[in-house]
Amino acid sequence: MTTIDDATPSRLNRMPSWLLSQTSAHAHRLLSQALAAVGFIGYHYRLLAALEEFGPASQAALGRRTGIDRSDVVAALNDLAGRGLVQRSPDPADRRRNIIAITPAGTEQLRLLDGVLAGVQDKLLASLSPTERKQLTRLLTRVLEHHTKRE
Amino acid sequence: MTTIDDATPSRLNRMPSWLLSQTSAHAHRLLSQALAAVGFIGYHYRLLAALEEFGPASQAALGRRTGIDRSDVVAALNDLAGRGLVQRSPDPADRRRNIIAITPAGTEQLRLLDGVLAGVQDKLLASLSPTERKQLTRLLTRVLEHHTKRE
DNA sequence: CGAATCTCAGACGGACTGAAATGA
DNA sequence: CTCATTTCAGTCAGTCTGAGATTC
Repeated sequence: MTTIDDATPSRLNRMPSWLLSQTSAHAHRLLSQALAAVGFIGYHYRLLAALEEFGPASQAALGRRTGIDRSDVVAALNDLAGRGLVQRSPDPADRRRNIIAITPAGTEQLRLLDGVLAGVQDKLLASLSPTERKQLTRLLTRVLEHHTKRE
Repeated sequence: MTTIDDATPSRLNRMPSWLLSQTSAHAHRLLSQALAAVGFIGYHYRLLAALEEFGPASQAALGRRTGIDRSDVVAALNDLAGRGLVQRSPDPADRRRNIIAITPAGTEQLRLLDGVLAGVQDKLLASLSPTERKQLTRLLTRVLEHHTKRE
């Protein structure tokens, strides 16, 4: 048998959970590659974004906001601090804590990464019109809200 | 600071790739739990589905169709064979191969799992109308086709 | 010979857990 | 004493790689 017919079972291709997992895997590939090309990983972007939007915060708070595990927050912030993109300083009001702040260089880098990420979205959704992209975003948001609300 | 405000950065919540990854993770959780409750894993369902749709096949072919790694196909088929849901027999025409076929008990079990999976989709998309569910499915399919086509 | 198949053992990176140290 | 934070080491499940035996 030399058949090279690797079609996916149609059951799967009609199943939203399967489509989501496939699409998400694809998005993840695009994103990792694009970030790796400029020397970053997803965690870096998420942390910088949280810092810019909410201002300085403790590592624990950052972990909660970005959904990154406490252990991984440590490692990613070590990287960012090493590059001068964030600054770690002890909280004078609670010496258990580090206060993490984004630096001007960090803000600048974040702008750059925003561009990279926008490029990824564009590549990912290349086959959809602007209206359809909005639609997809809206639907996904609705699905997500429904579930984050109840737990 | 007793702030317990764990909002996700709005940058992320507007990014399709992020929404996809969150939604997909949620779907995966629902699916794994639902299948585990009846003693199965995702691989089992995918393999049974491929067998029912395309008929008996070699393990390598099954791996290609379902996107399951060759090593994991071995393990999952061991499980299924142990439960009498598939049958392994050597291919008389090519003795490198096993031919895997779904058994009547396997077909029956697949029906049951179809029901479980349908329940998962329903729970996942509970917040969407039937029309919106179709829309989501269509959009995801479009995104996916665009990418599987070009590589 | 090269190419494909099945199988096992182990590797590999990502996510998470435990526990120690510090201090509120 | 209890609780939260930071950090490190180690675990864990899921996926993939390597290699051997076999057959085409």
